[in-house]
Amino acid sequence: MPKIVDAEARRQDVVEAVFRIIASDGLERASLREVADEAGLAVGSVRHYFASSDELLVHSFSVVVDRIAGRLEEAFTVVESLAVGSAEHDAAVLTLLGQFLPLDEELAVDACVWMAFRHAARIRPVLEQEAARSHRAVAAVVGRLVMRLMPDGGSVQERLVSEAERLLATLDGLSMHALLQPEWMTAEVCRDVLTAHLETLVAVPSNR
Amino acid sequence: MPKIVDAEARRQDVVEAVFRIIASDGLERASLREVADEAGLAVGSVRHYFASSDELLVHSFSVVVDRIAGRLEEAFTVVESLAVGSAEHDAAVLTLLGQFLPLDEELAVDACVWMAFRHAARIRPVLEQEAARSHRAVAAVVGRLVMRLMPDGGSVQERLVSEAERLLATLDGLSMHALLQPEWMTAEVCRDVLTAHLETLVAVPSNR
DNA sequence: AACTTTTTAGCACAAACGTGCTGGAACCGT
DNA sequence: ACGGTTCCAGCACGTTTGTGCTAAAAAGTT
Repeated sequence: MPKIVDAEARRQDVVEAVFRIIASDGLERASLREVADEAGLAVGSVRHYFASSDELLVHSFSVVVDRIAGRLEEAFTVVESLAVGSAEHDAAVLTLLGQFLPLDEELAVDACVWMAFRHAARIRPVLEQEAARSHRAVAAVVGRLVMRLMPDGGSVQERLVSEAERLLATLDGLSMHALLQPEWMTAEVCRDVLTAHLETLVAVPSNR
Repeated sequence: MPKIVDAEARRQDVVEAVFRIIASDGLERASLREVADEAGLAVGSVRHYFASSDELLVHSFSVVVDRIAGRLEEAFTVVESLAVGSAEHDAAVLTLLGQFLPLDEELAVDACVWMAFRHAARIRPVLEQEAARSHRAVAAVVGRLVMRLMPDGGSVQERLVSEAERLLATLDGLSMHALLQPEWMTAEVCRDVLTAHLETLVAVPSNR
Protein backbone atom coordinates (compact mmCIF):
# COMPACT_ATOMS: atom_id res chain seq x y z
CA MET A 1 0.00 0.00 0.00
CA PRO A 2 0.97 3.59 -0.36
CA LYS A 3 2.57 6.12 1.79
CA ILE A 4 0.12 6.79 4.58
CA VAL A 5 -0.61 10.39 5.23
CA ASP A 6 -3.55 11.71 7.11
CA ALA A 7 -5.15 13.31 4.11
CA GLU A 8 -7.74 15.21 6.12
CA ALA A 9 -5.07 16.71 8.36
CA ARG A 10 -3.06 17.80 5.32
CA ARG A 11 -6.12 19.40 3.81
CA GLN A 12 -6.64 21.23 7.07
CA ASP A 13 -3.06 22.50 6.97
CA VAL A 14 -3.64 23.88 3.50
CA VAL A 15 -6.91 25.46 4.57
CA GLU A 16 -5.17 27.21 7.43
CA ALA A 17 -2.58 28.52 5.01
CA VAL A 18 -5.47 29.93 3.01
CA PHE A 19 -6.82 31.60 6.14
CA ARG A 20 -3.50 33.23 6.95
CA ILE A 21 -3.14 34.57 3.42
CA ILE A 22 -6.68 35.95 3.31
CA ALA A 23 -6.26 37.60 6.70
CA SER A 24 -2.99 39.26 5.81
CA ASP A 25 -3.17 39.84 2.06
CA GLY A 26 -6.80 39.38 1.05
CA LEU A 27 -8.69 36.77 -0.90
CA GLU A 28 -7.34 37.85 -4.27
CA ARG A 29 -3.85 36.83 -3.19
CA ALA A 30 -4.98 33.35 -2.21
CA SER A 31 -3.69 31.77 -5.42
CA LEU A 32 -2.47 28.20 -5.63
CA ARG A 33 1.14 29.31 -5.72
CA GLU A 34 0.81 31.60 -2.71
CA VAL A 35 -1.09 29.00 -0.73
CA ALA A 36 1.43 26.31 -1.58
CA ASP A 37 4.30 28.54 -0.47
CA GLU A 38 2.54 29.46 2.77
CA ALA A 39 1.83 25.79 3.48
CA GLY A 40 5.40 24.80 2.60
CA LEU A 41 4.30 22.67 -0.32
CA ALA A 42 4.52 22.68 -4.09
CA VAL A 43 1.61 23.67 -6.28
CA GLY A 44 1.23 20.10 -7.49
CA SER A 45 0.94 18.87 -3.91
CA VAL A 46 -1.86 21.26 -3.09
CA ARG A 47 -3.57 20.21 -6.26
CA HIS A 48 -3.30 16.62 -5.15
CA TYR A 49 -5.60 17.37 -2.23
CA PHE A 50 -7.81 19.89 -4.00
CA ALA A 51 -8.80 19.28 -7.58
CA SER A 52 -8.96 22.94 -8.41
CA SER A 53 -8.55 26.38 -6.98
CA ASP A 54 -12.32 26.69 -6.71
CA GLU A 55 -12.59 23.51 -4.66
CA LEU A 56 -9.91 24.77 -2.30
CA LEU A 57 -11.69 28.05 -1.76
CA VAL A 58 -15.13 26.54 -1.39
CA HIS A 59 -13.83 24.03 1.15
CA SER A 60 -12.02 26.78 3.06
CA PHE A 61 -15.24 28.74 3.14
CA SER A 62 -17.15 25.77 4.50
CA VAL A 63 -14.53 25.22 7.20
CA VAL A 64 -14.78 28.76 8.48
CA VAL A 65 -18.56 28.60 8.38
CA ASP A 66 -18.49 25.40 10.42
CA ARG A 67 -16.12 26.94 12.92
CA ILE A 68 -18.25 30.01 13.43
CA ALA A 69 -21.53 28.12 13.51
CA GLY A 70 -20.03 25.65 15.98
CA ARG A 71 -18.90 28.39 18.31
CA LEU A 72 -22.33 29.99 18.16
CA GLU A 73 -24.18 26.77 18.89
CA GLU A 74 -21.89 26.03 21.78
CA ALA A 75 -22.29 29.49 23.25
CA PHE A 76 -26.04 29.29 22.79
CA THR A 77 -26.34 26.06 24.77
CA VAL A 78 -24.57 27.86 27.60
CA VAL A 79 -27.11 30.66 27.36
CA GLU A 80 -29.96 28.17 27.39
CA SER A 81 -28.64 26.56 30.54
CA LEU A 82 -29.01 29.75 32.54
CA ALA A 83 -32.02 31.60 33.86
CA VAL A 84 -33.15 34.53 31.74
CA GLY A 85 -32.34 37.80 33.44
CA SER A 86 -29.64 36.46 35.74
CA ALA A 87 -26.24 38.11 35.68
CA GLU A 88 -24.62 34.91 34.40
CA HIS A 89 -27.19 34.78 31.64
CA ASP A 90 -26.40 38.32 30.54
CA ALA A 91 -22.70 37.54 30.57
CA ALA A 92 -23.27 34.41 28.51
CA VAL A 93 -25.27 36.41 25.97
CA LEU A 94 -22.43 38.90 25.67
CA THR A 95 -20.01 36.02 25.22
CA LEU A 96 -22.21 34.63 22.48
CA LEU A 97 -22.40 37.93 20.64
CA GLY A 98 -18.67 38.41 21.10
CA GLN A 99 -18.07 35.38 18.89
CA PHE A 100 -18.86 37.61 15.92
CA LEU A 101 -16.18 40.15 16.73
CA PRO A 102 -12.43 40.06 16.14
CA LEU A 103 -11.67 40.22 19.86
CA ASP A 104 -8.63 37.96 19.75
CA GLU A 105 -6.27 36.67 17.10
CA GLU A 106 -8.23 33.55 16.22
CA LEU A 107 -11.57 35.33 16.09
CA ALA A 108 -10.03 38.08 14.00
CA VAL A 109 -8.78 35.65 11.37
CA ASP A 110 -12.12 33.90 11.21
CA ALA A 111 -14.07 37.13 10.99
CA CYS A 112 -11.76 38.39 8.28
CA VAL A 113 -11.95 35.22 6.23
CA TRP A 114 -15.68 34.97 6.67
CA MET A 115 -16.20 38.56 5.57
CA ALA A 116 -13.95 38.10 2.54
CA PHE A 117 -15.78 34.98 1.37
CA ARG A 118 -19.22 36.46 1.88
CA HIS A 119 -18.34 39.45 -0.25
CA ALA A 120 -16.71 37.27 -2.88
CA ALA A 121 -19.84 35.13 -2.98
CA ARG A 122 -21.77 38.08 -4.37
CA ILE A 123 -19.80 37.64 -7.58
CA ARG A 124 -18.59 34.06 -7.65
CA PRO A 125 -21.41 31.52 -8.04
CA VAL A 126 -19.31 28.66 -6.62
CA LEU A 127 -19.41 30.34 -3.23
CA GLU A 128 -23.12 31.08 -3.30
CA GLN A 129 -24.25 27.89 -1.62
CA GLU A 130 -21.90 28.19 1.35
CA ALA A 131 -22.82 31.82 1.77
CA ALA A 132 -26.48 30.90 1.99
CA ARG A 133 -25.70 28.13 4.48
CA SER A 134 -23.68 30.50 6.59
CA HIS A 135 -26.47 33.04 6.60
CA ARG A 136 -29.05 30.46 7.60
CA ALA A 137 -26.93 29.09 10.41
CA VAL A 138 -26.21 32.48 11.92
CA ALA A 139 -29.73 33.78 11.44
CA ALA A 140 -31.09 30.69 13.21
CA VAL A 141 -29.01 31.28 16.33
CA VAL A 142 -29.67 34.99 16.41
CA GLY A 143 -33.35 34.38 15.84
CA ARG A 144 -33.57 31.94 18.76
CA LEU A 145 -31.62 34.36 20.93
CA VAL A 146 -33.93 37.24 20.13
CA MET A 147 -36.95 35.05 20.80
CA ARG A 148 -35.49 34.22 24.17
CA LEU A 149 -34.65 37.80 25.09
CA MET A 150 -37.66 39.71 23.86
CA PRO A 151 -40.13 40.51 26.62
CA ASP A 152 -43.12 38.88 24.96
CA GLY A 153 -41.06 35.94 23.83
CA GLY A 154 -41.12 37.11 20.25
CA SER A 155 -44.71 36.20 19.78
CA VAL A 156 -45.27 38.79 17.07
CA GLN A 157 -43.70 37.20 14.05
CA GLU A 158 -43.19 40.42 12.15
CA ARG A 159 -41.44 42.21 14.97
CA LEU A 160 -39.28 39.15 15.64
CA VAL A 161 -37.71 39.12 12.20
CA SER A 162 -37.06 42.84 12.27
CA GLU A 163 -35.46 42.62 15.71
CA ALA A 164 -33.37 39.63 14.64
CA GLU A 165 -32.23 41.50 11.56
CA ARG A 166 -31.54 44.56 13.67
CA LEU A 167 -29.27 42.58 15.98
CA LEU A 168 -27.59 40.78 13.12
CA ALA A 169 -26.95 44.02 11.25
CA THR A 170 -25.45 45.60 14.32
CA LEU A 171 -23.19 42.60 14.84
CA ASP A 172 -22.00 42.49 11.26
CA GLY A 173 -21.52 46.24 11.20
CA LEU A 174 -19.51 46.16 14.40
CA SER A 175 -17.40 43.31 13.12
CA MET A 176 -16.83 45.12 9.85
CA HIS A 177 -15.77 48.32 11.56
CA ALA A 178 -13.48 46.44 13.89
CA LEU A 179 -11.82 44.82 10.89
CA LEU A 180 -11.65 47.87 8.63
CA GLN A 181 -11.16 50.73 11.10
CA PRO A 182 -9.45 49.13 14.10
CA GLU A 183 -7.90 52.45 15.10
CA TRP A 184 -11.37 53.93 15.70
CA MET A 185 -12.81 50.86 17.34
CA THR A 186 -11.82 49.52 20.72
CA ALA A 187 -13.07 46.38 22.40
CA GLU A 188 -14.66 48.62 24.98
CA VAL A 189 -16.77 50.44 22.41
CA CYS A 190 -17.85 47.06 21.03
CA ARG A 191 -18.98 45.97 24.46
CA ASP A 192 -20.79 49.25 25.10
CA VAL A 193 -22.62 49.00 21.80
CA LEU A 194 -23.67 45.43 22.46
CA THR A 195 -24.92 46.11 25.98
CA ALA A 196 -26.78 49.18 24.76
CA HIS A 197 -28.42 47.13 22.04
CA LEU A 198 -29.41 44.41 24.47
CA GLU A 199 -31.04 46.97 26.72
CA THR A 200 -33.11 48.21 23.79
CA LEU A 201 -34.07 44.64 23.01
CA VAL A 202 -35.35 43.65 26.45
CA ALA A 203 -36.79 47.06 27.24
CA VAL A 204 -39.38 48.59 24.96
CA PRO A 205 -42.16 46.59 23.45
CA SER A 206 -44.09 49.87 23.88
CA ASN A 207 -46.68 50.68 21.27
CA ARG A 208 -46.21 49.17 17.79
CA MET B 1 -4.06 74.14 -30.58
CA PRO B 2 -5.12 70.58 -30.06
CA LYS B 3 -8.29 68.67 -30.19
CA ILE B 4 -10.41 70.08 -27.41
CA VAL B 5 -11.93 67.52 -25.11
CA ASP B 6 -13.42 68.18 -21.73
CA ALA B 7 -10.84 66.18 -19.84
CA GLU B 8 -12.76 66.19 -16.58
CA ALA B 9 -15.90 64.91 -18.25
CA ARG B 10 -13.93 62.12 -19.91
CA ARG B 11 -12.39 61.18 -16.61
CA GLN B 12 -15.88 61.04 -15.15
CA ASP B 13 -17.00 58.73 -17.96
CA VAL B 14 -14.15 56.38 -17.17
CA VAL B 15 -14.94 56.49 -13.46
CA GLU B 16 -18.52 55.54 -14.15
CA ALA B 17 -17.33 52.61 -16.21
CA VAL B 18 -15.31 51.57 -13.18
CA PHE B 19 -18.43 51.80 -11.04
CA ARG B 20 -20.45 49.63 -13.38
CA ILE B 21 -17.75 46.97 -13.47
CA ILE B 22 -17.33 46.91 -9.70
CA ALA B 23 -21.07 46.68 -9.17
CA SER B 24 -21.54 43.83 -11.60
CA ASP B 25 -18.26 41.93 -11.51
CA GLY B 26 -16.38 43.12 -8.44
CA LEU B 27 -13.31 45.23 -7.89
CA GLU B 28 -10.88 42.55 -8.99
CA ARG B 29 -12.30 42.69 -12.50
CA ALA B 30 -11.78 46.43 -12.74
CA SER B 31 -8.60 46.12 -14.78
CA LEU B 32 -7.49 48.70 -17.30
CA ARG B 33 -8.60 46.56 -20.22
CA GLU B 34 -12.02 45.84 -18.76
CA VAL B 35 -12.55 49.47 -17.86
CA ALA B 36 -11.45 50.63 -21.30
CA ASP B 37 -13.83 48.19 -22.96
CA GLU B 38 -16.72 49.25 -20.73
CA ALA B 39 -15.99 52.91 -21.45
CA GLY B 40 -15.66 52.24 -25.17
CA LEU B 41 -12.02 53.33 -25.25
CA ALA B 42 -8.63 51.78 -25.75
CA VAL B 43 -6.29 51.04 -22.88
CA GLY B 44 -3.94 53.77 -24.01
CA SER B 45 -6.74 56.31 -23.92
CA VAL B 46 -7.65 55.48 -20.36
CA ARG B 47 -4.02 55.70 -19.42
CA HIS B 48 -3.86 59.13 -20.97
CA TYR B 49 -6.28 60.38 -18.34
CA PHE B 50 -5.04 58.24 -15.48
CA ALA B 51 -1.32 57.67 -15.09
CA SER B 52 -1.76 54.25 -13.59
CA SER B 53 -4.31 51.71 -12.52
CA ASP B 54 -3.82 52.81 -8.93
CA GLU B 55 -4.58 56.42 -9.74
CA LEU B 56 -7.76 55.40 -11.52
CA LEU B 57 -8.96 53.37 -8.58
CA VAL B 58 -8.03 55.95 -5.97
CA HIS B 59 -9.80 58.65 -7.93
CA SER B 60 -12.87 56.46 -8.37
CA PHE B 61 -12.89 55.85 -4.63
CA SER B 62 -12.72 59.57 -3.94
CA VAL B 63 -15.59 60.23 -6.33
CA VAL B 64 -17.89 57.77 -4.63
CA VAL B 65 -16.91 59.12 -1.22
CA ASP B 66 -17.73 62.64 -2.36
CA ARG B 67 -21.05 61.51 -3.76
CA ILE B 68 -22.08 59.77 -0.55
CA ALA B 69 -20.80 62.51 1.74
CA GLY B 70 -22.57 65.10 -0.39
CA ARG B 71 -25.88 63.28 -0.18
CA LEU B 72 -25.52 62.98 3.57
CA GLU B 73 -24.70 66.64 4.09
CA GLU B 74 -27.63 67.65 1.92
CA ALA B 75 -30.02 65.37 3.76
CA PHE B 76 -28.71 66.61 7.09
CA THR B 77 -29.38 70.25 6.28
CA VAL B 78 -32.97 69.22 5.57
CA VAL B 79 -33.13 67.55 8.98
CA GLU B 80 -31.69 70.65 10.63
CA SER B 81 -34.33 72.85 9.06
CA LEU B 82 -37.16 70.98 10.79
CA ALA B 83 -38.31 70.90 14.38
CA VAL B 84 -37.09 67.94 16.38
CA GLY B 85 -39.91 65.52 17.04
CA SER B 86 -42.17 66.65 14.23
CA ALA B 87 -43.41 64.11 11.75
CA GLU B 88 -41.54 65.83 8.92
CA HIS B 89 -38.38 65.71 11.00
CA ASP B 90 -38.73 61.97 11.56
CA ALA B 91 -39.33 61.44 7.86
CA ALA B 92 -36.27 63.52 6.99
CA VAL B 93 -34.16 61.46 9.40
CA LEU B 94 -35.35 58.27 7.74
CA THR B 95 -34.51 59.76 4.36
CA LEU B 96 -31.04 60.61 5.61
CA LEU B 97 -30.40 57.12 6.92
CA GLY B 98 -31.81 55.68 3.71
CA GLN B 99 -28.91 57.22 1.82
CA PHE B 100 -26.75 54.41 3.17
CA LEU B 101 -28.92 51.66 1.77
CA PRO B 102 -29.18 50.28 -1.78
CA LEU B 103 -32.80 51.32 -2.09
CA ASP B 104 -32.64 52.24 -5.77
CA GLU B 105 -30.31 51.54 -8.66
CA GLU B 106 -28.03 54.52 -8.14
CA LEU B 107 -27.76 54.04 -4.39
CA ALA B 108 -27.08 50.35 -4.91
CA VAL B 109 -24.17 51.00 -7.24
CA ASP B 110 -22.69 53.54 -4.85
CA ALA B 111 -23.13 51.32 -1.82
CA CYS B 112 -21.58 48.43 -3.68
CA VAL B 113 -18.60 50.41 -4.90
CA TRP B 114 -18.09 52.04 -1.53
CA MET B 115 -18.16 48.68 0.24
CA ALA B 116 -15.73 47.16 -2.25
CA PHE B 117 -13.22 49.98 -1.87
CA ARG B 118 -13.41 50.06 1.89
CA HIS B 119 -12.65 46.37 2.09
CA ALA B 120 -9.88 46.68 -0.47
CA ALA B 121 -8.38 49.51 1.56
CA ARG B 122 -7.67 47.08 4.38
CA ILE B 123 -5.02 45.54 2.15
CA ARG B 124 -4.01 48.20 -0.36
CA PRO B 125 -2.19 51.15 1.20
CA VAL B 126 -3.01 53.47 -1.73
CA LEU B 127 -6.66 53.37 -0.71
CA GLU B 128 -6.02 53.94 2.99
CA GLN B 129 -6.26 57.72 2.91
CA GLU B 130 -9.58 57.83 1.10
CA ALA B 131 -10.98 55.18 3.41
CA ALA B 132 -10.07 57.27 6.42
CA ARG B 133 -11.59 60.35 4.82
CA SER B 134 -14.78 58.48 4.07
CA HIS B 135 -15.01 57.22 7.62
CA ARG B 136 -14.49 60.68 9.08
CA ALA B 137 -17.09 62.26 6.82
CA VAL B 138 -19.75 59.68 7.60
CA ALA B 139 -18.98 59.54 11.31
CA ALA B 140 -19.28 63.32 11.50
CA VAL B 141 -22.79 63.38 10.07
CA VAL B 142 -23.95 60.41 12.13
CA GLY B 143 -22.42 61.94 15.24
CA ARG B 144 -24.24 65.23 14.72
CA LEU B 145 -27.47 63.37 14.04
CA VAL B 146 -27.17 61.33 17.22
CA MET B 147 -26.39 64.46 19.20
CA ARG B 148 -29.53 66.01 17.79
CA LEU B 149 -31.75 63.02 18.49
CA MET B 150 -30.59 61.89 21.91
CA PRO B 151 -32.84 63.09 24.72
CA ASP B 152 -30.10 64.83 26.70
CA GLY B 153 -28.57 66.28 23.56
CA GLY B 154 -25.68 63.89 23.76
CA SER B 155 -24.11 65.67 26.67
CA VAL B 156 -22.37 62.56 27.98
CA GLN B 157 -19.41 62.22 25.66
CA GLU B 158 -18.85 58.54 26.30
CA ARG B 159 -22.42 57.53 25.60
CA LEU B 160 -22.49 59.71 22.51
CA VAL B 161 -19.68 57.87 20.77
CA SER B 162 -21.12 54.49 21.63
CA GLU B 163 -24.55 55.49 20.34
CA ALA B 164 -23.04 56.95 17.18
CA GLU B 165 -21.10 53.78 16.62
CA ARG B 166 -24.19 51.72 17.33
CA LEU B 167 -26.14 53.58 14.67
CA LEU B 168 -23.30 53.46 12.20
CA ALA B 169 -22.79 49.74 12.72
CA THR B 170 -26.48 49.08 12.20
CA LEU B 171 -26.46 51.12 9.00
CA ASP B 172 -23.40 49.43 7.57
CA GLY B 173 -24.68 46.02 8.60
CA LEU B 174 -28.04 46.66 6.97
CA SER B 175 -26.39 47.92 3.82
CA MET B 176 -24.11 44.91 3.73
CA HIS B 177 -26.98 42.47 4.15
CA ALA B 178 -29.00 44.25 1.49
CA LEU B 179 -26.07 43.91 -0.90
CA LEU B 180 -25.05 40.36 -0.05
CA GLN B 181 -28.36 38.71 0.81
CA PRO B 182 -30.95 40.67 -1.14
CA GLU B 183 -33.32 37.71 -1.16
CA TRP B 184 -33.59 37.81 2.64
CA MET B 185 -33.75 41.57 2.89
CA THR B 186 -36.63 43.70 1.72
CA ALA B 187 -36.87 47.46 1.79
CA GLU B 188 -39.64 47.05 4.33
CA VAL B 189 -37.40 45.20 6.78
CA CYS B 190 -34.80 47.92 6.34
CA ARG B 191 -37.33 50.57 7.23
CA ASP B 192 -38.60 48.60 10.22
CA VAL B 193 -35.09 48.13 11.54
CA LEU B 194 -34.28 51.81 11.18
CA THR B 195 -37.46 53.00 12.87
CA ALA B 196 -36.93 50.50 15.66
CA HIS B 197 -33.41 51.74 16.15
CA LEU B 198 -34.52 55.36 16.21
CA GLU B 199 -37.08 54.56 18.89
CA THR B 200 -34.35 53.05 21.04
CA LEU B 201 -32.24 56.13 20.46
CA VAL B 202 -34.77 58.74 21.51
CA ALA B 203 -36.29 56.60 24.23
CA VAL B 204 -34.08 55.30 27.00
CA PRO B 205 -31.46 57.38 28.65
CA SER B 206 -32.39 55.26 31.72
CA ASN B 207 -29.70 54.51 34.26
CA ARG B 208 -26.15 54.01 32.97
C1' DA C 1 -2.39 74.80 -46.27
C1' DA C 2 0.94 73.73 -42.75
C1' DC C 3 2.22 73.11 -37.90
C1' DT C 4 1.70 71.87 -33.12
C1' DT C 5 -0.22 69.66 -29.45
C1' DT C 6 -3.71 66.84 -27.52
C1' DT C 7 -6.04 62.66 -27.94
C1' DT C 8 -6.49 57.94 -29.34
C1' DA C 9 -4.85 53.40 -30.45
C1' DG C 10 -1.93 49.63 -30.11
C1' DC C 11 2.35 46.78 -29.71
C1' DA C 12 5.63 44.37 -26.55
C1' DC C 13 7.32 42.73 -22.48
C1' DA C 14 7.59 40.65 -17.81
C1' DA C 15 4.91 38.78 -14.23
C1' DA C 16 1.32 35.98 -12.25
C1' DC C 17 -2.54 33.03 -12.80
C1' DG C 18 -5.06 28.05 -13.32
C1' DT C 19 -4.44 23.70 -15.05
C1' DG C 20 -3.07 19.32 -17.81
C1' DC C 21 0.49 16.42 -17.61
C1' DT C 22 4.86 13.78 -16.51
C1' DG C 23 8.31 11.67 -13.57
C1' DG C 24 10.54 10.65 -9.38
C1' DA C 25 10.16 9.83 -4.17
C1' DA C 26 8.24 7.66 -0.35
C1' DC C 27 6.23 3.90 1.85
C1' DC C 28 3.28 -0.38 3.07
C1' DG C 29 1.98 -5.21 2.25
C1' DT C 30 3.61 -9.09 0.26
C1' DA D 1 13.58 -7.64 -1.54
C1' DC D 2 10.18 -5.96 -4.24
C1' DG D 3 6.16 -4.34 -6.53
C1' DG D 4 2.11 -0.98 -6.37
C1' DT D 5 0.09 2.90 -4.81
C1' DT D 6 0.07 7.25 -3.00
C1' DC D 7 2.28 11.54 -2.45
C1' DC D 8 5.19 15.26 -3.99
C1' DA D 9 7.40 18.37 -7.32
C1' DG D 10 7.61 20.73 -11.38
C1' DC D 11 7.37 21.83 -16.40
C1' DA D 12 4.62 23.91 -20.13
C1' DC D 13 0.88 26.20 -22.16
C1' DG D 14 -2.55 29.66 -22.76
C1' DT D 15 -4.67 33.91 -20.38
C1' DT D 16 -4.69 38.04 -18.19
C1' DT D 17 -2.59 41.80 -15.92
C1' DG D 18 0.11 46.58 -15.59
C1' DT D 19 3.11 49.45 -17.91
C1' DG D 20 6.72 51.65 -21.16
C1' DC D 21 6.82 53.12 -25.61
C1' DT D 22 5.60 54.39 -30.45
C1' DA D 23 2.83 56.32 -33.78
C1' DA D 24 -1.33 57.64 -36.18
C1' DA D 25 -5.48 60.62 -36.02
C1' DA D 26 -7.75 65.01 -34.87
C1' DA D 27 -8.28 69.93 -34.58
C1' DG D 28 -7.40 74.91 -33.46
C1' DT D 29 -3.81 78.50 -34.63
C1' DT D 30 -0.93 80.60 -37.73
